Amino acid sequence: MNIGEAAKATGVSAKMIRYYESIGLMPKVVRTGAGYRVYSSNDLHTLRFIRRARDLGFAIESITRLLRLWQNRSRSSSQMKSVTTEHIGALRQRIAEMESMVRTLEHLAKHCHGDLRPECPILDDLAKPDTKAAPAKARSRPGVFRAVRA
Amino acid sequence: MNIGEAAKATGVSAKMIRYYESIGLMPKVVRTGAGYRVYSSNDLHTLRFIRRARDLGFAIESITRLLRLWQNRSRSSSQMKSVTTEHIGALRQRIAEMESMVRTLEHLAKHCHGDLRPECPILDDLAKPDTKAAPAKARSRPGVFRAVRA
DNA sequence: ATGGGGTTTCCCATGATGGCAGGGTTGATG
DNA sequence: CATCAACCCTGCCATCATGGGAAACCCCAT
Repeated sequence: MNIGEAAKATGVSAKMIRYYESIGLMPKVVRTGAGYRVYSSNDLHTLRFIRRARDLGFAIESITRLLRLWQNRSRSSSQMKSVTTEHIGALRQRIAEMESMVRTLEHLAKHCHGDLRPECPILDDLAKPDTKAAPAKARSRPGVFRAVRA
Repeated sequence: MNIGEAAKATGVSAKMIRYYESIGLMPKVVRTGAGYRVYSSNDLHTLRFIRRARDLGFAIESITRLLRLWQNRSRSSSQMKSVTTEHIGALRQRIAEMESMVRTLEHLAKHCHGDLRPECPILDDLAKPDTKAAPAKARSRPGVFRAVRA
């Protein structure tokens, strides 16, 4: 099975398959004499695993852990659960931040006439001369926010 | 006012101030003979505007539009409102996606014992042999998800 | 044997941000 | 006046996951 077929079969682009291999997320697969990658059904299984984890918003780093647990017969389900609940927590936090933005924006938009006049409370708010910076928030792991492969 | 003072006064890091200038979001400010940037209270006002817009999750591209409207006396509030509602829509969509992830993850985690045994429904789900790819979603503008400056 | 459609590697770009290095400036103190 | 710390400048690199493209190579069918 070529990389293109593997891509079609798993929903992971060839580009990403190579990338996952390059960063050690996927094991190096067998090559033909000419250097073409060859995928076994086992490899396809791993790729689908990765895709599903990405779809659930797991960062690559977490997927590395998930894969290790998957292949580790002496794992404990508590390890799986902790990776998962940690991720849920990160998602929830991010959702809360975004909901707070939405609330503010809606409040502002509600009071904006949306007509031909230039006055606009949204602008007034952004242009307020004295507001303090938002409280510093933890730098969020990007993986959490981009589970969506176009 | 030096860039460092401007940074303290506005909550935008010096690095970002230079960056905003380099991409044309901020106008080029006056320089001293030695090349130091000098910030007027007008410039500070603009920087605070930018920071607040970032805190609300607007992408740089949208902030460019917001700034133009701010400085355009013949703007209409409907233009402001449309930039805003568009942004609200993007946030809402992303929130919905993440909530869907959370729902799935919680469902899986709920059925995971979290003990010393290796069986885990989370793993079972990720390792399912036949699931289809998630429906293709619109590539999301990164700006929407990272309003949080550390 | 030729061509079209695979594949390989390598480099570049994204967006917003931080970090570092190497060099110039400024102001205060000895 | 010399020195030193604390600024500032530019430029480059890194992040994270992903796509795009080029140049070269390979495989198969006509």
